[in-house]
Amino acid sequence: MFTGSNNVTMDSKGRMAIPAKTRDTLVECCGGRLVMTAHTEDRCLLVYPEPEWQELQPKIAALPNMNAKARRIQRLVLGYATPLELDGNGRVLLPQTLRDYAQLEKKLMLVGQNNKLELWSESLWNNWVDQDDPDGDVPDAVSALSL
Amino acid sequence: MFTGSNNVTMDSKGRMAIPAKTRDTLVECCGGRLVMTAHTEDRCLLVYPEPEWQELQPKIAALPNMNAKARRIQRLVLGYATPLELDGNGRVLLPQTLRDYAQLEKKLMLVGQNNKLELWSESLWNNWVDQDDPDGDVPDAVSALSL
DNA sequence: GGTAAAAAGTGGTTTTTAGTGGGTATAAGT
DNA sequence: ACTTATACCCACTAAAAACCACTTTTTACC
Repeated sequence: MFTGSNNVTMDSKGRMAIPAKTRDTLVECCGGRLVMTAHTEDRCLLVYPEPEWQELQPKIAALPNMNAKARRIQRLVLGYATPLELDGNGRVLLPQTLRDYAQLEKKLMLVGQNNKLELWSESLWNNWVDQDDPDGDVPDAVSALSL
Repeated sequence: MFTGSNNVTMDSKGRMAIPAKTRDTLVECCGGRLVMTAHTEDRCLLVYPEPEWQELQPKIAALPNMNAKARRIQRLVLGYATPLELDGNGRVLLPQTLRDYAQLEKKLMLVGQNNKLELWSESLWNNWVDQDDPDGDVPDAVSALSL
């Protein structure tokens, strides 16, 4: 579904033009109806076609909310989830609270991730590409991987 | 039901305007009758549509109250629970005791959490988003999750 | 390779709706 | 009865949505 990345810009009103190819995919798979929310592990946003979100949402809602980690995920993912629609020119208006969360400014990066997209501030994206090199345990599925 | 977050403000009389979309949902599901109470784990408030509260309340009341944790939950949740109604302009008056509990000042954050809403002081919310990194056990339901 | 046509991206304007503030009346409590 | 607090109402301001026009880039065809 979604692969590849694009530089995109947010205009002075907080609107973002979706690149044509991505837009076509979105229109096809969900009539341009999408849901944007917070990523819990990095300061970026997740963009789901509406049907994908409908699958994910109950799983999040069902997490045991007396557990701190689960509560954090719920708060962020449900708490920031906002349905968006394309305007007549194929743009979406990014809500203020999401802009704040992901520290979005003018220059953004839209990154395809198969069933969803990630939206980053360009500078945070570049920092992440340069710096992030996680240590810690590696699941078997990862060690077994051969690129 | 409720998702997404909004910046809201409390005016000099302690009133808070409910954002239009949220207001519509509230009017539809409970005629604008809601119950606001304390969250036991964080200094924020819970906002329930009245029917949701009617389901929850007996469960709280039935907790075994010789247990300290259960007693704490009962005292806070039942003790702060206040029915509220929207005024003609779609605003609610926030009771003083609830304002104190959640340290509400002018700038607030209203966060959708599916069947309920959370109401935070904006600064406490931002602190929580930035700082909270729960340790402790991670339930299987969480480790298995793929966003 | 050049030109024309279409599509995509960008910016601005207008209209409508939501949010804010305050004044007055009413009720409640002292 | 007087003071304080809450509800109701009206008017103003600000923000969002819809609409429209222009520039730039791409694509197709000559």
